[in-house]
Amino acid sequence: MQAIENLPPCPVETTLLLMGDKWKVLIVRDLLSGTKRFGELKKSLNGISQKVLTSHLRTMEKNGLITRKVYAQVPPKVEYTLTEVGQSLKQVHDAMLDWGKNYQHQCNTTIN
Amino acid sequence: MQAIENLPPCPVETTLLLMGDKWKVLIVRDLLSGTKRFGELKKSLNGISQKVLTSHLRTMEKNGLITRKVYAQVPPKVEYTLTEVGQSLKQVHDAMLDWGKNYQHQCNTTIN
DNA sequence: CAGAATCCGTTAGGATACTG
DNA sequence: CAGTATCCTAACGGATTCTG
Repeated sequence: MQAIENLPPCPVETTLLLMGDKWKVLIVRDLLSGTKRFGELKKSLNGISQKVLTSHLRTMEKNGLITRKVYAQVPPKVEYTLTEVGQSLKQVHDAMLDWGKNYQHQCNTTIN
Repeated sequence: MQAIENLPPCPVETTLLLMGDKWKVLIVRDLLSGTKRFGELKKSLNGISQKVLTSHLRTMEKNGLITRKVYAQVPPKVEYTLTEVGQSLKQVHDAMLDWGKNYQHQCNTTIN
């Protein structure tokens, strides 16, 4: 793997380089529940275009975050799965999930 | 607080809305070590322009993540501090930090 | 179905100059 | 020092069309 030549010294910046993107985070969110086909991802990622989805999937594959499996059949079937490294993003995802919940709660209680 | 009208139902998307930005994450990283002045932030955020830094600080303030304290003196002195909600982003930050470290390590060992 | 290839508009963000 | 005000460009991403 490793498409990126020089990783930033700061680990946080490294993470941002690989995941510092709205769509990538949401792709991980959707793949954390299991392998998905291209069409399924496109649907659950409400609003993304195939072009953008494809390009993100490609770079995430190069970076070793996901695996792309093509079935030789017509019509085509392509499945995307998180690699082990990709799976480990669950921690980051969960932290964002928890924080988002709390923030939403804060807003609801603060509004009064 | 709450500058955002309709928070997305998905907590992850809520987080992305407030923190799904390279610079904001790095601002939080720098403020987690304590209150900082505008100039200090600009310096440690290597490469950011004042315009962008200012605008991000403003929206983060509106969103209740940071506090802005202006000292009535010449030359001006402005300090930025994480609010309690902002502090709670430490969990997200730390998750990103850990993951980045691991990824960097993966790369170094995989290169052989 | 899963894309590749174009075209195109918006805009995030950098550079610069000025100010209280 | 900590901004505000402009100007300007790269590029992200949406829409559309076509194909194996």
